[in-house]
Amino acid sequence: MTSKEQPPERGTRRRPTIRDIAAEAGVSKGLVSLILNGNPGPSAETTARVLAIADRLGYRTDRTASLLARRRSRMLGITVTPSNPFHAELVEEIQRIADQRGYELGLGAVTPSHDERQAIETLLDFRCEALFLLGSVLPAKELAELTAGVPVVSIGRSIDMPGFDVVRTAEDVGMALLVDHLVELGHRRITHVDGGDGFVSAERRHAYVSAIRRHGLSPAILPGGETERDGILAAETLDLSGGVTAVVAYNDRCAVGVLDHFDRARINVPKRVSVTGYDNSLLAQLHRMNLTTVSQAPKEQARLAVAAAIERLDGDRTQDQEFVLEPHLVVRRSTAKVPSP
Amino acid sequence: MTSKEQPPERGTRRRPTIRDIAAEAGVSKGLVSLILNGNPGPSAETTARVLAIADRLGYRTDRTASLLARRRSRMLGITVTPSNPFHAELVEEIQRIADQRGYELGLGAVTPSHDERQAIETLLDFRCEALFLLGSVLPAKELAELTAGVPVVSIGRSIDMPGFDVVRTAEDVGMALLVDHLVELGHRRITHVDGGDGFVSAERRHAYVSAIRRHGLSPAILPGGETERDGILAAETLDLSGGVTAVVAYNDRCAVGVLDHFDRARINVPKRVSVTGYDNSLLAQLHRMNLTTVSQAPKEQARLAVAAAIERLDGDRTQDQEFVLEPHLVVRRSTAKVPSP
DNA sequence: CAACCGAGTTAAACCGGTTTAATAATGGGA
DNA sequence: TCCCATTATTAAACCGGTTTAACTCGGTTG
Repeated sequence: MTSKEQPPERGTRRRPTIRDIAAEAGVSKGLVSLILNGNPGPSAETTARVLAIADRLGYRTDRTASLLARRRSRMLGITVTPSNPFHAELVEEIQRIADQRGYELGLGAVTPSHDERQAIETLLDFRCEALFLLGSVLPAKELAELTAGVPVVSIGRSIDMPGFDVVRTAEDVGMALLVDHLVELGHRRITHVDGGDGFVSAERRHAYVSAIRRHGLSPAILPGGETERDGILAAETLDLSGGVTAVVAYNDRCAVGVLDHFDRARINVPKRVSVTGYDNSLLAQLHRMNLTTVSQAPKEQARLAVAAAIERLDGDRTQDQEFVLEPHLVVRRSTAKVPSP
Repeated sequence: MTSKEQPPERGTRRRPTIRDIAAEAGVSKGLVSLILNGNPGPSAETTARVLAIADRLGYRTDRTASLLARRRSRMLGITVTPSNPFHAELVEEIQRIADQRGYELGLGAVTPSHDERQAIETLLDFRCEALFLLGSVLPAKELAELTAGVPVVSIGRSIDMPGFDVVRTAEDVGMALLVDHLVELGHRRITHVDGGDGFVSAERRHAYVSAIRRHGLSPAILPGGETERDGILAAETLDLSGGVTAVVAYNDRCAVGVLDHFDRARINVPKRVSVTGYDNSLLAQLHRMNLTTVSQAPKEQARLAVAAAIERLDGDRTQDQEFVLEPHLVVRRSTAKVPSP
């Protein structure tokens, strides 16, 4: 008796379809569809009856079928590195704006074991109508064929391919701001811990070299990466006895790694050596880090990126766009005047 | 001429379907489907020919249609707070294991403007076959009706509902470890900055009270939250002149916020006051934070969670499971002997 | 009184695959 | 030579919706 009254096994119960509703209401499934989508036509009476039945049956429209029938999914996709706080900021903002604009957002995780390509494939499988790529590292050609037919907005990295929009900040300006700031403080031996072999990393590395040269100084580059761990490893190979007084790290996470090593090695920052980051992420803002860094206006980037995607989808733009925002320097306590020898 | 040779407009070109391949190869679409899915039957010759054509046309199977036709999606969904480093760790691990097991993973973002309910709905719309909820805050009843028919694994929070599995650590043990540690160091006035009104927060708050009482001390609780900002705000309202010598924060992020305030207020940690976190996230491990905290064995939780989901999907388990792991204390430098008065 | 009308509804095609029963082609054994 | 097994392939139903042309019917209108 008891067992008979229990609801059917979870996960076993067939979910009600539009056909069930139609049968129950004694109308055609086409009409039910019209009603559920709020189309004009059906009478008020029928509408009320059908909606009541739908509600009673706990009907949820099957998005899969719906997607197949319409051509739209109203779904946007974004690749994210979960551990990256700057990505987190961008995602929060993009999510907010996508909500406003009536789009859904799905995230594809890029992790050490799950690369960008896999993340993009998952998102495409979701039938995302447009993709946002955060700090994409795949070759442009590969991206082009992977995402064929889908508008892409690359955030942070410039991609010159038809169908790709770009939202980024001027890396050369950002790096110049940092280098100029350090030079003004008297630093002459400034080392760059780069971000590995990504495109953004290459841009910043190049911008660093230009800025350093402009001051008549000589560049010095240490291979690094995007994570705290990379920063630690790079800093361990750094020999301060050579006269280096400042480190410009690829991003905040990397800079935090550099700080971490210096802390353990009892090397005072900023008295003995100055350190800078990039992104002005939450990490940099913490008083314990207090990192001089560059702000990339994530909200503005998010807004432009979503707008660009939607213009392609709902508007009729086919021309590629590239937005280049001006980054700005945020001076904190991780940089100081060069120590007197 | 030039324009004529250009590939069709991106985003405009119709993607090739199984029917196109069938036409090209002069076979039926059913056969193409069999071949693409590696079913036995088709001859080696036809197989090779069809695959070659598929490749040349750049065919990608339309997951939407595929999902509709089969009943399976092999897609798992997880709700995540992007800015939470502990979530990031879990996601990386779950992604890795899901990959191994042949499942895809889609993430739904929970942000200040996009709540858990919305994230779950998006994931369900994706036709996820099972859901992982990280630190879910929705009422159990709401969850039950929202996810009707889909197995759910709640990570971190206990949920006693049919169809829900749970993977968590023993919050009471974790909090007791922290409180015991502090008491051993001589602390008598230990304040808890809680995590707001989530379920996990309630568990920890309760565990804190029990542990404190067990030592014959009196509990003191400050409303907090899950983020650094919450920690800062809570710490600002804390009056140390009342004799408080230790703060047990809800999690690492909150603890970092507390540290941040103390730093700004020039209150030495741990000399004047000890601070503890929870999660043993990357943040806590940084030398600058050096946070005494509790490790929650994220890898083990990830493994169990994925296993639980897949057992429901591919196996035949219908019995609910609850795994409770033992957390362990990680002592670092944010805690020290109580200062002599 | 026939033609027309519009509101409400339906039937049927379609989206792009998967799956299975039925069919065609091939070869072997009696 | 005929029949039966195999093997390769096809046709058709189906998944759960959306969309549109066509239909019904009571009520004008000329």
